[in-house]
Amino acid sequence: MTRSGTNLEHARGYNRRLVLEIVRLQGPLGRTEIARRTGLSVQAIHNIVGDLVEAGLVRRRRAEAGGRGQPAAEILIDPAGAYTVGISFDHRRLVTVLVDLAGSQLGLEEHSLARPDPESVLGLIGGSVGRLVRGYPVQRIWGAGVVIPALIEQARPVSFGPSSLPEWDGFPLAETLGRRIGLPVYMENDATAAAVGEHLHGVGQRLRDFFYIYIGVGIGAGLIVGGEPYRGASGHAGEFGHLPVVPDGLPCQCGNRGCLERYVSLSAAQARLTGAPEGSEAVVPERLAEAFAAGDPTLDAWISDAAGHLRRAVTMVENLFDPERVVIGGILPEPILDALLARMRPLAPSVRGPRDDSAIRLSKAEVGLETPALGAAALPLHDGLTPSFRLIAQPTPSAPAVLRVS
Amino acid sequence: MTRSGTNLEHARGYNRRLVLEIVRLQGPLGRTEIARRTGLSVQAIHNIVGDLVEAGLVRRRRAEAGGRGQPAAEILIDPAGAYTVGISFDHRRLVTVLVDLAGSQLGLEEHSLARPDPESVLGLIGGSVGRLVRGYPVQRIWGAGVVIPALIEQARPVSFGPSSLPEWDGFPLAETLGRRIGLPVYMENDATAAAVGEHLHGVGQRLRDFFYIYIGVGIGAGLIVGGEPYRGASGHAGEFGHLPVVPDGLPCQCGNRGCLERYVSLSAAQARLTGAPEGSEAVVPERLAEAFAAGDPTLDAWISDAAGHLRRAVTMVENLFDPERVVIGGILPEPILDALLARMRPLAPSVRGPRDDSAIRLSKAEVGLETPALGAAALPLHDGLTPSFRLIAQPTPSAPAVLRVS
DNA sequence: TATGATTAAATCAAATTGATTGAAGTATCC
DNA sequence: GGATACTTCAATCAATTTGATTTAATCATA
Repeated sequence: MTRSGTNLEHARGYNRRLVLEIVRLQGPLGRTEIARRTGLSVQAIHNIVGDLVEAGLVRRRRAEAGGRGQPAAEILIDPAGAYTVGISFDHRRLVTVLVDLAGSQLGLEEHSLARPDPESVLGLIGGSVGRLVRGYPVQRIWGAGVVIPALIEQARPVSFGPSSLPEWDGFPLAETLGRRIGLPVYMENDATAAAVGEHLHGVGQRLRDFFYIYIGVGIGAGLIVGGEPYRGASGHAGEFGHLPVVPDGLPCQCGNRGCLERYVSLSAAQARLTGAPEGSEAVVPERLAEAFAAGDPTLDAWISDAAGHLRRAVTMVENLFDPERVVIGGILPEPILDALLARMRPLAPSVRGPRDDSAIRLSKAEVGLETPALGAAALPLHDGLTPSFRLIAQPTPSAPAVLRVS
Repeated sequence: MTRSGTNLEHARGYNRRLVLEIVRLQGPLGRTEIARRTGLSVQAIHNIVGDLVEAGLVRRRRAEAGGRGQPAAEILIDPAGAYTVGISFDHRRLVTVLVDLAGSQLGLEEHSLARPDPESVLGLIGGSVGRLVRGYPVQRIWGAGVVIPALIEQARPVSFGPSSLPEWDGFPLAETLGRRIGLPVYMENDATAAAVGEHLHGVGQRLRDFFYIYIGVGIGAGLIVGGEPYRGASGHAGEFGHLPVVPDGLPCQCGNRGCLERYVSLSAAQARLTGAPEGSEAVVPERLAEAFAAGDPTLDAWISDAAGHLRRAVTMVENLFDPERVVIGGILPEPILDALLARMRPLAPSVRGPRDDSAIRLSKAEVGLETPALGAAALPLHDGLTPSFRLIAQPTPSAPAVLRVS
């Protein structure tokens, strides 16, 4: 397939999103200031802001007088301009959240699962979504994101975590759920979704290129390149778990040996702690948290080993990508993550050389059991907000909400 | 800095480049067909092609009748529409080439160097460029690319190969040379330039995301992401040579141990062959070629070792990036590269899984001692040809030639 | 082998649209 | 009141789209 040409209409959509992004990230701004920052004329900004106000995405606030001249009316995001739903589930838990345009969590529902089959999970999701969005204007709900700890191909899971659930393999989850709840559904793996979430609302907000390491049941990575998630040629970029870190190390079901995931993941930590083989029992983060609180020496040794492997992995990432920063998050209990980060330091000498060694190279992301669901909720927001150059090209993809500004 | 808005003028430039790219890559095409492939209207294409013809970048050729209806006038690239100069040098050799819009090499000059200092090299380059471009219309020469085996920061070299040449460190090469030859000068490291060259004219022509491994005196990588070279947050992406591949391996001047470059590079091969420490003598590719032809067992062992390290490095790259393909080239004598590639196979199981194992994962690039110079010549061409989304954003950067279409 | 119908490409002319340019209005500080 | 700076109105501009027409080939039929 070839790239497409552009025209005025595409430019319009792009500019509207651009203004929205600048207002969102750079806080209340006057129109003249927006014009300066975008390079567009004041009149163009005037029209664009008018459209965005009409669409309910931004508000105008009476200016406070201060300097010389007429004070600028401040333009700011209206959190009630849009809502999205985030859904995440794995073998044990289903979490559903509702967030607004500012990324604030407005509601959360949680269910325990046991050997979840598609039909029952879809039923639970349908109920949760219905209860959460009740009372919010339907036309402002941009969509729902679904996150599962699995590889996704064409909006279908193709393998579901270390202990695979065959019922889900190839199940057309996005399509089925979309019909059920009547919303556009975005599907993504946990790592990429968490990276998108961090990019919209977290430490990644000011970063255009970063590498997000997601420590979950397994371990994965989400790449943000130029402000957009990068999925690779076949959608498998960020298969961080199968990075070979130990020559002739532990065997992995992928066929290689010494994969990172066998050393750094909740699954690996729990296996080390209990002595049971990986995948033989479901991962319980709380158990790890308790062991850490009790000062368990086996877990402590695991943390040290894991920190060593991760340190080398970060060096590889920096050498290949040179991201602005590496961000680590996931569902690892926060005290354990803190210990892990502490033992990863000092990092190996940077590719940037001694010249530029002042920049922060490693950051902790927001972590918690709702992280994947919040990442899921970020997917439709990202699609509706980002002034992606993709949108400039011809066939308007999936007509995102902002472009529907009449 | 924030991103910029767009307007009609940017759209114009983008569309013209897009059409030019499609004609260049997808061969002679009728205007209606171009319209179909870009999604633009036939009339828009009519105007755009008119501009490109007027600018001398494409030609119209009388159609051969064939099917029904009026035969389409074929639009095709005019190789004489633009010329660029490519310059590469290292400790031993200076190569200068002239290429046309189609990437054909129209001329080449070569000089031997010995401890090259800036003043004498600039003099040699100036002379070569003058002789090569004589007789070609000045206004059609888009610029010159310079490639050196070094890190580049702000168009200046910051370290020059394993055995550094302190005279060049920080020398404002692009600026000085630009003044001297009166052309825009683009500067890049050898790996990225070779990747751009491969993307414009070689196996990378149809690939939008690929990873180019350049085996030179050291080893480096050039990343093409979405058809554009990706340089990372601080311009150090593709520091492939310092990928840690051997835990606690050979020490490297970068401060780490076990860097890939200590095992796979002309420098490493020669050190292994001669027993002399790396960097103590200049690398001579011909000596390696002779040893290989003579069946030297030390070199043979080196090839096997290098293949093993590269195989693991490719696995890392595939896991992190998922490129469409990994391409290997450089200035390693071709028979040695062939042996190396043969011994790298079979690769480790792909991240794409068994489903998609048919795709070619590894390719050989054009290789030869003029590769870096041809890559250098590709830099101004790339800048003038590519319909990069960058160009859509506000401040028209460096007003490339195509946009000068009056 | 004329002849007209059909198909497809190229061209001409007018309309559209979002941004720019230019000018006037408004609010605050000094 | 003058200076400064944000806001708004009106006209212009430029590249694309829409719609209608022209040109040139093949095909079908008498």
